[in-house]
Amino acid sequence: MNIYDISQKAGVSTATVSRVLNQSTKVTEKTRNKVLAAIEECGYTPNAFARGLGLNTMKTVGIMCADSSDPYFARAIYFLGEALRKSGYDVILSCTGFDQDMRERQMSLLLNKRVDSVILIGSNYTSDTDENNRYITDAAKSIPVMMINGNINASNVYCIASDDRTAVFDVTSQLISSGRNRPLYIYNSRSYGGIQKLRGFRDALKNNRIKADESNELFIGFRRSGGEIFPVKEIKKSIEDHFAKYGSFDCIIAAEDIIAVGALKFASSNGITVPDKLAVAGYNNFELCECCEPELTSVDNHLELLCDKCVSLLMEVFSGESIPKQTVFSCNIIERATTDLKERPRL
Amino acid sequence: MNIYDISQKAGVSTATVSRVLNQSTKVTEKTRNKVLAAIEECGYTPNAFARGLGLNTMKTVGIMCADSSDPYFARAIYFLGEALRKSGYDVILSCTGFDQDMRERQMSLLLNKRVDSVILIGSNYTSDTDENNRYITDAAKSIPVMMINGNINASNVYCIASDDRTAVFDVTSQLISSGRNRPLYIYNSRSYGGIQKLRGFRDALKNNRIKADESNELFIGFRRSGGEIFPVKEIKKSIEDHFAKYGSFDCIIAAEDIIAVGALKFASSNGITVPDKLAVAGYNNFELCECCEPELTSVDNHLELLCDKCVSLLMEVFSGESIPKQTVFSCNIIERATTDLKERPRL
DNA sequence: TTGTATGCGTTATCAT
DNA sequence: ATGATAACGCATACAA
Repeated sequence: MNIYDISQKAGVSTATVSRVLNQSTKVTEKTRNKVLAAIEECGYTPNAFARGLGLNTMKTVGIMCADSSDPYFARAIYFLGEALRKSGYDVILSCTGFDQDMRERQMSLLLNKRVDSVILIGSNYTSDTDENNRYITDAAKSIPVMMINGNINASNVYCIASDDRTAVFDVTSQLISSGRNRPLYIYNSRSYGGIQKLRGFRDALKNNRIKADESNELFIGFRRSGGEIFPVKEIKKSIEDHFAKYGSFDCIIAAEDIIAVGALKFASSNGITVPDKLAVAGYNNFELCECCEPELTSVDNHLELLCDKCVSLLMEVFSGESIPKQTVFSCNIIERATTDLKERPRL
Repeated sequence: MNIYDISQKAGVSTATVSRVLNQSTKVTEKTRNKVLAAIEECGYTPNAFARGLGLNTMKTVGIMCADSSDPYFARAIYFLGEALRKSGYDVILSCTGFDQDMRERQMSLLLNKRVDSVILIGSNYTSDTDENNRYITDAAKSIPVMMINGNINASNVYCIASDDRTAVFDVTSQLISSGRNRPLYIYNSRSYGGIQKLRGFRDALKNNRIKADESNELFIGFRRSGGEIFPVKEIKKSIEDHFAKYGSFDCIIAAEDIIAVGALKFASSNGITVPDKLAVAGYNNFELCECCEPELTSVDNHLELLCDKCVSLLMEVFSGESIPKQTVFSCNIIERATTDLKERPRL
C-alpha cells in the first residue's frame, strides 16, 4: 500500500496525493476529497523512511543522558519529550552512563540515524578537555546541539543552565546568616555543575571569613548508575567517618537531595536534632524532600523551565533564527523543616 | 557524500561498497580494504533513511508509558533501553499520560515511524473493554506488541508481568500471621495491576476469616502525572480522615511505596509507633524505601528481570521463533524496619 | 490546478 | 568476486 495505489484508486497522480498529504493549498476541494476518501478506505499512511529520504528529516531529536532512571534526568526527559512532541518532534533516547567511549559511540549512532538535533542532559557532558568535548563540537557541525546544564563554547552548541554556583552560594550564606558557623559541604560529582556548586560554597565561606579547608568539604564518590539504588547507608557512614576525623559541624549543604537524606539518617541515628543542632539543605527539590523526616529544605532549579526554554530555542534554530549560545536561569530556595533560615545576629 | 562517491573513490561499484558495509563475506580482502580506506578518508556514514527504505526497518522500537518521570516507568525505560541497545535497537520514547486519546494518537505516530515493535509499560494500558484495547490489537497486526505488566489476550501481543496478586496476598498473609488483625489496604489505581493487588488483599483476608468491608480499604485517587511531585501530604490527610471515620488499624499495606511513606507520615505525626502499633508495607522496593524513617518493608517485583526478559523474547519474535504469550514472574518481600514479620501464635 | 518525470541513497537481483 | 540496474515510496521541479 503506497502512494501509487492511492493515486490509482482516487484517479489522480501521485503528485496530487502528495500535495494532499502535505497540506498544499493548490488542490481543489473536490479532488482533495477524492484522495482523502481513498486514503481513508485503505487506511493508508505514508512511509516515513521514503519521506525521510526525500525531506532529509524524520522530525526526531536525540536525547542523551547518563541514566534515564536518575530522577533528575527522568524529569528532564519527560519535560523535553512533552515540549518536543507539541512541536511535532519525536525523541530517540540514549543512555550513555559516565563513560567517554559510550558517549562518543552513542552520539555517532544518533548522527547515523539522522536526528535533527541532539540534546545533552547534565553537566557531566561538559569535560574539561577540548579533546573529550570534540565529539560534541563535531556533531554541532552538522546539527544544532543543545545542552541542559552544560557549558561548552562552540559554534552551533547552545547551553541552557541553572545558576548552581549562586544557588549554593545563597543557601550557604543564608545558613551562615541564620547563625551557623561550622558548615559542611557534601558532594558526589566533580562534573562542571559539581565544580560550580563547590565554588558557590567556597565563595560563601570566604565572603563570611570562615576558614575553608578539608574539614568543610566531604566528597563521596558514589554515582547513580544502571537504575541501581543510591547507597544512603554509605553516605551516612561517610559522614560518620568525617565527623570522627574532623569533629562537628552545625549545618550541611548537600549537592543532591539524596545526600541530604543520608545526612538526616546520620543525624537521627546519632541523636542529633534537626534543625536545632544540625541544619540540612538539599539540592533539586524532588519528591524525596517531602518524604524524609523532617522534610527537607532544598534548592529548586526550575528544571521544567529549562527544558521548555531548551525546546523553544531549538525550534527557533530550526526556523533559521539566531539564538543566544548561553541562557541561564536562577534557582529558588524552598525552605522546609530541616533549616531555620531567618536571619540572626552573628555572635 | 554518498555510496556512489565512495564507489568512485575506491574504483568499485556501489554494490561492492554496500557489501562491505553489510559485512557480506563475498568480497576480497584487497577490495574490502580499498573501500574501507575510502570510507575512512571521507568520514562517510550511510544514510539511515535510504537504508530504512530498502530494508524496511531502522531497527528502532517504540516504548510507551504514561509518564517517564515516574520512578517505576523511569527504571523500566532504562532497563529496556539498555537491553535493546545491546541487541542493536534504538528506542523512540513516547509518554501518553492516562488519556485514551493520547494513547491511540501516540501509537499511530509510532506506527507511522515504522518502528519494529512497541513496548507498553504499565498495567494502565490494559483496559477492561475490547474497544479501548483495539488500538493495541490493531497495532499487533503489523508488528509485535510487548506489554510489561499488561494482560491483553490477542495474537502477536506478548505480556510479561509480575504476579502482583500473589505478592499482596503474601505480604498481607504474613502481616496477619505475625499477629496483626486489623489491616488496611491503601491504593491509588484501579488499573489491571491495581485490581490484581486488591484481589490479593481481599483473598488474604478471606483466607484468614477477617471481615472485609470498606473500613479495610482506602482508595486515594491521586496519580502521578507530568513530572509533578506526588502529594504525600494529601495521602497522610486521607489516612487521617479514614482513621476518624472507621477507627484504628494495626497494619497498612500500600499499593505503592509513596503511599506507604504517607502512612509513615501519618504515624509519626499522630504519635503512633512503627512497627509496634502500626506495621507498614510498601510496593516496588525503590530508593524511597531506604530514605524514609523507619526504613520501609516493600515488595520487589524484579523490574529489571521483566525488562530483560521482554527484550530477549522480542528478539526471538524477530528471528521468527514462537514465544509464550504470557510470562509471569513472582515477587519478593524485602523486609526492613516498618514490619516485624516473624510468625506469632494467633490470639 | 494537475500530471510527468526525476532524484533521494540504499539494498538486492541478476548477470558476468 | 564484482558490476549494472531495478526496486523502495515519496517529494518536487517543471510542464501542461
